[in-house]
Amino acid sequence: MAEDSFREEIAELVTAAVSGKLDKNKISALIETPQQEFGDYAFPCFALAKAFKKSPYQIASELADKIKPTESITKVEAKGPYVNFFADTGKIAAATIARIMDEKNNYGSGKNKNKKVVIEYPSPNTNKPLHLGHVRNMLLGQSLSRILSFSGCKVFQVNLNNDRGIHICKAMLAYKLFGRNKNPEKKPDHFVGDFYVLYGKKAAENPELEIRVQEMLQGWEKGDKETIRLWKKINSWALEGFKETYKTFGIEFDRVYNESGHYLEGKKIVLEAYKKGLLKKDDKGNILAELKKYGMPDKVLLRADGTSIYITQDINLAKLKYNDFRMDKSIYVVGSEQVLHFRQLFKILQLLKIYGGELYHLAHGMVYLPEGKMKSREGKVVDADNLVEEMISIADKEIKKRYKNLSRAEIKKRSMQIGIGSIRFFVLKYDPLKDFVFNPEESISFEGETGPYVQYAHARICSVLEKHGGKVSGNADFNLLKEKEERFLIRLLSQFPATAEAAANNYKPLLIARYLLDLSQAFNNFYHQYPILKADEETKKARLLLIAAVKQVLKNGLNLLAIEAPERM
RNA sequence: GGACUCGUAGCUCAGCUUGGACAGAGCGAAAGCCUUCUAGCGAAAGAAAGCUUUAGGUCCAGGGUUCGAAACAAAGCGAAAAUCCCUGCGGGUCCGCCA
Repeated sequence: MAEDSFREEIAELVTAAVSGKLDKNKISALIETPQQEFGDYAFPCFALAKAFKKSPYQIASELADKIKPTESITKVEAKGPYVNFFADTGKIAAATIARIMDEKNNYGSGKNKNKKVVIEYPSPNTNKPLHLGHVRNMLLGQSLSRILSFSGCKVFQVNLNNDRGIHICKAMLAYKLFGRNKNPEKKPDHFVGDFYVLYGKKAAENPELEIRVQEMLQGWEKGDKETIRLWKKINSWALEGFKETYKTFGIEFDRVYNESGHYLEGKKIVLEAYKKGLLKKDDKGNILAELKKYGMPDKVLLRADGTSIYITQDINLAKLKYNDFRMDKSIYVVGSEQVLHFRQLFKILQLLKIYGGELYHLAHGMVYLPEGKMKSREGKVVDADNLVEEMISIADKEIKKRYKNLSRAEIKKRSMQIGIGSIRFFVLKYDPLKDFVFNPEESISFEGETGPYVQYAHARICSVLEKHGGKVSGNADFNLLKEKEERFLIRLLSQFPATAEAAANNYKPLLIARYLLDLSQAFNNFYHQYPILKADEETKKARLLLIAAVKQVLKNGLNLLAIEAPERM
């Protein structure tokens, strides 16, 4: 019996009792899990008040009288406007644990069969290293990919390199003037970034540089050989550096697009659409999409002189992606300052019939430093690579404080798991939309609501199971798990599939992070209070199975956040 | 001027989709825990990526809406919102022929 068959059974009981005043699906959706002491399931009677013309309090007590306990539902009682149901402890535990042990890594996965999703992130500019803003973007994109894929979708991760334009030329020019043709003596994207910052400084002193940058851009667009050679060099350095950072985070793309390779194609689409009468020209001759009737400002898509702007290439990219993947859904992970841009883009894609599937902009808030907004032009950033390094070194210190005799390799492995896990969790536990103040000294600790806290719960269980040595038996008397803490754990375990589904439907890794905190906390609480290995033989069997199930679910959840679940730490 | 978004303990945040049973965590503050499977060659001691308790809230402000008790009609009375609606105040973002 699957654990949600309890819900199913209750829905049937209620449906029969209300004699058709409300259909079963609606009833099933209304069933909730109340605070523990009230019962295992609850049905609120507010929705019935109108049909019965009675107060919900009265309806609840009448329903409670009418519904008789069954084999698995042991008690039905009214409390205020709710009907509360108590399930058989042993049965509910057995159902939940059996399912987890049976489905293992798939427990909680969904059946969104064959739905194809393309998710685009982090789409960096190739003139500077990735910073904390990109980290947030990447971790969100990566986690969401895993969550959707777990829910049954076929997910394709793609990246767009914004590898052309004035910002690249700035780094190029500074290198040309001051770089003395050197090769990078550091991580190459950082090397490039230094010149971008240097340009900012020099241009402030010498405005003439701005003109030279413009000339360089024109040279690039005309295909000037020397400029192109320089561009290739700078660009490949940046990309080489990114590659390393992606590797650190375990990010791999199914396809990488380069703006330079396709940005001209967008023009054709726009011109064609104009011919069909889908777009208008303004009095200056710019081609624009009329969006006022959709509550947005109009958007120019092609300048009067025929040159394209940023959104032009976005339109083309949408087409390329569709040709490549034929996806049902297209997700863009981009900062919330571009909300309007994407609302416009999505509407335009619809109007021009370029992409008819579902579109979603996963917008995330800005990242601030305690001193204010990050400014990469001034080099005022928390750099992604340094951040990782710093976190790993903190983890390294913490490990060395606790263990004296670990091999260097083991320390390195653990500090990677813990350091990176801690960044991931820190970023993912907040609502993506909210702005984010990052204080390098204070923001990250290993105590409280953190990745290591969850990892530690997992490692603890592993260690108990290892100490136990033998196999965890497949059978036990689950009626023995009747402590409040045990019942609470089981309830949480049974809620994981619904949580994973909600995370996928609402694009919210946050839900997984909060769930993991709850589960870890519930486990620690239980662990602290009750012996496992020293319990009597039968109880021990049941508890071992319980914690093995907790371990499995912690692992599955961490995996959705792309955080490793260490066996020891 | 317009659009979007946020406002919940000293601080950082969940909860708002689908209103409803005492508004939840973490940090910080105060006090405790030797239960332990973590750690440890062992003892004492200590320690805890751990646990418990306490203090801390007009959920920004104001207004609105909202189940009902004897058939129908009219009138009157009428409890309920962090969550829904409106207004205001405060923060952030956007409104480019930049990306």
